[in-house]
Amino acid sequence: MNQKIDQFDKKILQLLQEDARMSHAEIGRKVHLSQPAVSERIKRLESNRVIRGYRAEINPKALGYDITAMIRVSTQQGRPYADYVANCPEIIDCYTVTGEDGAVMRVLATDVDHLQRIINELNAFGSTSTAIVLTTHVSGKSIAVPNVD
Amino acid sequence: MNQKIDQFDKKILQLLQEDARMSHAEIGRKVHLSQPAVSERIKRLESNRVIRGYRAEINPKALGYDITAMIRVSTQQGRPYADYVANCPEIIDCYTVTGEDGAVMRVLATDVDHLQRIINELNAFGSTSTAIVLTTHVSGKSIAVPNVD
DNA sequence: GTTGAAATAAAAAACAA
DNA sequence: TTGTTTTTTATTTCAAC
Repeated sequence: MNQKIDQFDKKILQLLQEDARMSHAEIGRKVHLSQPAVSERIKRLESNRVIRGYRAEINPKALGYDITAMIRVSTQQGRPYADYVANCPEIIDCYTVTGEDGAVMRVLATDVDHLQRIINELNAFGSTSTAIVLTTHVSGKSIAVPNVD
Repeated sequence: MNQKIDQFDKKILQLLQEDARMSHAEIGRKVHLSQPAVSERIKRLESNRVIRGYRAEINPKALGYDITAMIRVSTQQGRPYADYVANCPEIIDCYTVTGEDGAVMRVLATDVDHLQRIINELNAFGSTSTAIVLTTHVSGKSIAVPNVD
């Protein structure tokens, strides 16, 4: 099940993180491998769950989401929130973390009224602390593969 | 530059967020549109920057990153961190937010020593507060397109 | 928006190191 | 096992409508 990631895999993963729709032939040209060899390696990386999937990255503003917020929820002895989070379309990321804040979430809202409604819902799970995102410096940066030299 | 997103675009964006490598012909079958019509719409969504790009989603654990942490940095009157953040491979997400925490970051580390080194570096920009991620409930959930009915 | 032809890419097969 | 080239199938691009 586990595999060792060699320099070819490392480069392939870098390229697919930058452009998931790059053709296997073009990847092959860049890494100096034939198209079937690249396809074979990608298939193995997929079945080993090194590659989890391929996602189009959408601009939230273009869809009317003018506000991104980070909401921390102190969830100690609160009711379970996993199902709620999974089904709430505004919650894009949600992590259970150590410390007094049980959960950290990234949410999208169309306007402040919308954000208020989301916060009201989340208050059912614990006290919340909301910070509005002013600048997104990086979001979903490519993961660097540790050196295998 | 701006465009109205109709029900076809909405479905196309949903499908590409789930699987960015789905063929345009298959998308066409699902939305009941010809393949060139789908390609045309996708090209428009790309050039209007509704679609920002296509990314392979990589499993950090598979690459040796056993720890994910949320680090908050109180950066008031601190030195600028945008360049550092852009070039630090362990910082995957970084947001400047309102409130006393100037910045919220998601970082990957191979082990606690590695995490400690990252925190030490970040302390140059302000006092830090670190919470280790115990569970990732959702990360990069598909953005729902608001109704256009 | 559609169909249909040409170019390109992916998958399958046969085989070499 | 991991790679190569060749062949077949699928997809994308580019007309013309």
